Amino acid sequence: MLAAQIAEVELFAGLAPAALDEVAARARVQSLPRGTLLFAQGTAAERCHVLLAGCVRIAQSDEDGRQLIVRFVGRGEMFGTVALFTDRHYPADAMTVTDSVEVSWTEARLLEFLHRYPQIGLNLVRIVGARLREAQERLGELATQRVEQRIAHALLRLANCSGSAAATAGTIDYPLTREDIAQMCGATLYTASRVLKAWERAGYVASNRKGVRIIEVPEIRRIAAASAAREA
Amino acid sequence: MLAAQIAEVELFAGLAPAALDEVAARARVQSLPRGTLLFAQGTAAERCHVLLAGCVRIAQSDEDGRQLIVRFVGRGEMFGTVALFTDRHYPADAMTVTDSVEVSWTEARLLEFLHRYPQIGLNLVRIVGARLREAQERLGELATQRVEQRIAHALLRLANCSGSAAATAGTIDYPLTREDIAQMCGATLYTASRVLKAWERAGYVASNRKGVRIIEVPEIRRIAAASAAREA
DNA sequence: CGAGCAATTGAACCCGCTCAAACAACGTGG
DNA sequence: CCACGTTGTTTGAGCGGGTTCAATTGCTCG
Repeated sequence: MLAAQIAEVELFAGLAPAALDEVAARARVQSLPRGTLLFAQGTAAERCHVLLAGCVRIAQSDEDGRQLIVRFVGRGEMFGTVALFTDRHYPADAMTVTDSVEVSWTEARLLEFLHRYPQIGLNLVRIVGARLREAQERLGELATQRVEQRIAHALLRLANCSGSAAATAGTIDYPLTREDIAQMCGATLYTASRVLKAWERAGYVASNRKGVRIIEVPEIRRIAAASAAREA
Repeated sequence: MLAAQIAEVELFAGLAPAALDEVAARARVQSLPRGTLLFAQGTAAERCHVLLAGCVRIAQSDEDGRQLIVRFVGRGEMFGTVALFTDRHYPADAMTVTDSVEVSWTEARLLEFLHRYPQIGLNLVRIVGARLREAQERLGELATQRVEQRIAHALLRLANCSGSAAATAGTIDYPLTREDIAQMCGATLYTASRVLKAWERAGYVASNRKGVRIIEVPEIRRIAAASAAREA
């Protein structure tokens, strides 16, 4: 049932069952094969999107064609919605990276919900605030750390074990190329390849065409946190 | 009158005069000399701040002590508020860079206002969304552009003429050191100095201890947009 | 099994960093 | 009002991390 799935979406956290039913009733659901472009950078933003299954890559490209991967959207996450509140144009492309299921609502509907259920507004601020925080964290990394550390951070974030949770292994279970990794941390695919290969040789990570596994999370954490000082 | 000044604050845009009066009545106002630390990175976030006059530098430092300037807060801008909705700890330091006047409200009061005047919630989403957008823009720059271009972008942003507005000159009228510039765009103060000096020699900008003036905005824009391709 | 995409590896180069030192602009107090 | 300390700026020389370009190898899937 759709409402049950929507209940797990952070954007709609704390809503009463009746409200969830209403939200669900107004949704448009789409199944999308891998490689589908959901929206393109620069086009008019018209809908609020939530991913129910699969994985979507959000990537921004500048005038020279160089790309930056803003983030990967996972199950239950909202995307493409901030544009509705700013300049009404998507700042990036969204493309499915595996077969996916998406739900969306028109802007008018979202505003109606926001008005009727103020909790959604708070959720929205919390979500966008958390993203702003993460973006600023990345800015700090990009400005001060070296490539190796940035890649380590990127992997930890993707595997959801960047928190202090003492996870001993993390998995990224969707295709992630060296180029993807490079475009997430401002490096070239060559450098990313060299770093990853070195880690594989050391037994810290394993990767194939289906995803990446972090075997030695503590080791990767150590690299991520490694101060500029060289180590023994 | 305080309410009149608060009426110009984006966070409270669209509020009725009575509401503005109430908001003003609950505010705490502080005059702060230059160099005052308003809050420190890592400490508990308790208030929503708005700057009425002056200038505040928001800077984040990592474990190695390297700093990233997140932004400069100007008149009428909100700051230190997102933390209330995320992990309740300031992610950066805030320090006045000129003599300033700040108003603030407790978190409880802000939530009360949010509940009573839903417009504030929408404003908040719009403001935070715009900042997220800017942060992502900077991420793209940091990841793909070279120092010269990043400095150009930083100056244009600070002088509020990064938009397509055909401004012919821009001014930053607060002390801005080469180190500040460097810390905004992930460079060293030495590189920033060399670039700025070169621009001064070319007559594109002028700077002293009181601020920076962009004399040839189009020229700086050209540098900012310069594709990787070398020019004649 | 072969076509095509992704990954690996090598060699050379260069942008921006690091370190070091001199220099200019202030504000302050004698 | 000048001497001085402080703070910010400029400039040089040398190095190195990461890029660029080019070529090869290795998966996968049709």
